[in-house]
Amino acid sequence: MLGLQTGQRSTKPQRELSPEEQQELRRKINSRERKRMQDLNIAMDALREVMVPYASSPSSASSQSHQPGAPPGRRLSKISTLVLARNYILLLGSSLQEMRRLLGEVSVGMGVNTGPVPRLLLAGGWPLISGPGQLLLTQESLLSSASSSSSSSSSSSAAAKCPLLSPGPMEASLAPVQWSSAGASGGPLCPCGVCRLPRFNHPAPAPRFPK
DNA sequence: TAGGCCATCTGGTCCT
DNA sequence: AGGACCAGATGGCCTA
Repeated sequence: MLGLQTGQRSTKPQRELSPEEQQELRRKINSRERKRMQDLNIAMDALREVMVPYASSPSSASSQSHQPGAPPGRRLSKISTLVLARNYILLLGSSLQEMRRLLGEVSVGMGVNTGPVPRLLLAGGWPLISGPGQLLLTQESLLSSASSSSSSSSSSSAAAKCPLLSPGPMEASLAPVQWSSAGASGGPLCPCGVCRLPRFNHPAPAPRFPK
């Protein structure tokens, strides 16, 4: 496995441990980390279950692609699950905004004071949802609808096709990642392989661990 | 066989 | 001090 990398050394003064103690400690730490990752995977599976069309199929299909438009039959990868979930959240946000807007129009048209959003909006009847946890969305429709909902007034740039691109005002505030079409036209695709868009730039994270 | 995805190990840092 | 969190490295499995 990995030893200490060159130039690295523990900053903690270590109490002398016998090899057995070190081994036991290492086992303990590894076990905790395994458990942590397993919990993370459980949460990821719960998220996958929401993406019904892709969550339950075995990996037996032979010609499945990892791309968003690929037919179902394969478990969503982690990155795909996260991107889809994000898009779905954005879509719900847009739907909510649109419904509020329509409600406002109806209220004005009827000369009724506009009150809080009716419970109707929260009690079901949501578009795209047929029951608890049951989405009627396909991965492709999610991606495309999120894109269209967020870019109804955007340009026809290639970026507009990306679910993570051209976010509207609301979505922009939710978009931690930024994309660029840097490079030649039809340049490098996003390395995530999910959105099929030009390269995206991870915002430089604040150096949490100055080294 | 190359590439994608994943689990696991490991060391460092932060938090309680 | 111990646990949680994070990121890098590694190796296995699977698919195109």
